[in-house]
Amino acid sequence: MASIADIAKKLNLSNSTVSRALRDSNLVTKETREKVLLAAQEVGYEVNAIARKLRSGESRTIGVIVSDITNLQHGETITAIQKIALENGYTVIFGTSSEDENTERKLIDLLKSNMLQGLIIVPTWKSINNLKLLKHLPIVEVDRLSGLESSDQVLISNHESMKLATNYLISQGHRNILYCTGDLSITTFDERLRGFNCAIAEADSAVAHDILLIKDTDKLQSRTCSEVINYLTGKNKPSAIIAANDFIGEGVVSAIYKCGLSIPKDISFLMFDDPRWASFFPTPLTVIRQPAYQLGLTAANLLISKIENKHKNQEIKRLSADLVVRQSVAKIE
Amino acid sequence: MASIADIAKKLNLSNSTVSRALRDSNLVTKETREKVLLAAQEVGYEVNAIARKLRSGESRTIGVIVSDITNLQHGETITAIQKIALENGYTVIFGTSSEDENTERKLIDLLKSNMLQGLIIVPTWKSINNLKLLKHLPIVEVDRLSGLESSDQVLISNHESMKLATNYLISQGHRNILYCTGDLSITTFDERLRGFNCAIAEADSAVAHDILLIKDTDKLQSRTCSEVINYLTGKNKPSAIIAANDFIGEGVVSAIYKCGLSIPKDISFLMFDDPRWASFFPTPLTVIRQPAYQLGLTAANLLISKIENKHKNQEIKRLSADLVVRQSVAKIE
DNA sequence: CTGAAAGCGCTTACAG
DNA sequence: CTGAAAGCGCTTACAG
Repeated sequence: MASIADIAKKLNLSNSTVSRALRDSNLVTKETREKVLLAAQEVGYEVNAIARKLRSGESRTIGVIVSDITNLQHGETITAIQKIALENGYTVIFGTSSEDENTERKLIDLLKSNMLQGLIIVPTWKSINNLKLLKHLPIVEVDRLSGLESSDQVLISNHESMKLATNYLISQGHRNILYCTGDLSITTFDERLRGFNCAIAEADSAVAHDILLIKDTDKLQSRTCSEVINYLTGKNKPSAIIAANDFIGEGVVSAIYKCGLSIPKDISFLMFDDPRWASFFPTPLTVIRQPAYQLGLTAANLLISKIENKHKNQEIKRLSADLVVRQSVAKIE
Repeated sequence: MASIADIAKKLNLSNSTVSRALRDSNLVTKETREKVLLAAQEVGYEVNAIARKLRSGESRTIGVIVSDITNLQHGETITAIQKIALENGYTVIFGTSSEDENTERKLIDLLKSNMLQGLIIVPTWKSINNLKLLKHLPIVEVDRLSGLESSDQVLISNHESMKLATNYLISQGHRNILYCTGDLSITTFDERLRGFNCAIAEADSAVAHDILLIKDTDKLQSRTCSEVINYLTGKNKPSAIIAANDFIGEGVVSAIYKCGLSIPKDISFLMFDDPRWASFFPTPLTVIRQPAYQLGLTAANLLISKIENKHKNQEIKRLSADLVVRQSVAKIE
């Protein structure tokens, strides 16, 4: 590998000058710069980022940890983060915690030894202790919150969106709604449930409702499925079901089909999240769609501007998620 | 940040000794090591991997580039790679090319400046020029091939699996099959089509068949959908359709429902890939399931053993993908 | 505008 | 078994 020293020798210049010319410093004459750039081409010079990091103390490295890489949304978020990082000359070291705090801890140790300058994380509900290890560094939490107070945050307007969705069901005449949620220690679930409850409380007419809470993250789909079957075959069958995210939605849909019911004739269904399958199902589903890519763009820009001291105060951004009306909700007269 | 020098000063030892003790070298007495380890704890020492990389010339960093992170399979593969890397003390710098050669190129430049020691890649069909930039380094190609001859390769037995699947359709009495594939410059599609053709050629009875080729990677689903509708509404409607991957499968399923047909009563369907939705569809789908996680484990172990000189020769591994029979294929008498 | 020198935090021959 | 010294490839005060 050619180094700065090679170029310097070849051109009879000092390392300092070559280094400056390479980085486009204006402490160097135009002629020198051009000579250096040409020579760099000739010897096939490529900067050694490792050396630069060590010397300058700025690694230009950010960490990105998501709670679950097989969540399609996170894929989009990551793609967006990578785009911004690449544009700004940052290296991203990425990892998935798979909802496991020990894996997360290992990833954070690795990041520290690589001198990360900031972290974007979709935390698990146990992340806070891990994050405290980085307390002096800029952290952006995305999608969910760990409880860390100092972090910047980029979130979906869960409360408002779920309220909107619930109001839509009520406006279509539904007066008996089952709401299926995951563990409320995950902040997205908590916020969404509050939105649901708020809509019910503010409704003009009484709305019967029930909350199905599935605590176990592990087998979310299959547990949801068997529980929902009970509701569907019970005496007080709801007219509509809401799923608080797409994993839960998979379980609900599964239950509906297992019971031989059809959407929306026998039961209406509405889901938070818009995975691709939602639109090619026999009945295209009415959903709340999150701007996952936008989430990533925002988080990355926020982190980089924090690292480069372009803003100092804590920022909390809420992006709105839209209700996409398709055909899974029946109008009840 | 505490450094080796801090520990050395505190203990009145040389940097060399501390460094050796920290790395568990047997060039150091047990007592010294224990003293050093204790002091390290006390001052909160954490190794600076950057400095270590620069000095030792071994970055213990591997690159991982996938063609599309929103492909669920790749998520599983990445999770597996991360596991092995973490266990072996390697840092992984991950990126998604999103099927774009320029993005891929930028990622590779970034990896080079970070002194990567090896690369695991799901290439695009244009990757070969980018990969040649790394020709002296160990490269493992996963899932697809770029045409690079020197790389290690971890692949699915596409030919055999698709042949198996096609034979299954034939054994169920299907004699008019539509095969839907993406661009054949992607090696997986090419191999799968050959497997299909091979099964047709070897069949005992004549099997009418047609190949629907969708070249555009961009709108694979919607293009597939509209083309398949033509087949479904035409005079020579097939009795079964095969989709060469899940993206294409989405388009096929979409077309079937848009035509108001039901699976498998009106048409049988079989798909390569087993995304979660395949099993909770109204009719659970018969699919070929790929061992994506296993693919990642194998690739990571292969790369690391190559980096550490535990093997020298080129290795090509084919993992078998299984036919999972569910309910989307009818038996025709 | 250019250069000589120091140093980022490690590891590693070389000597003893 | 331990230490003194050099050096990985850069960048950055300091001088001129």
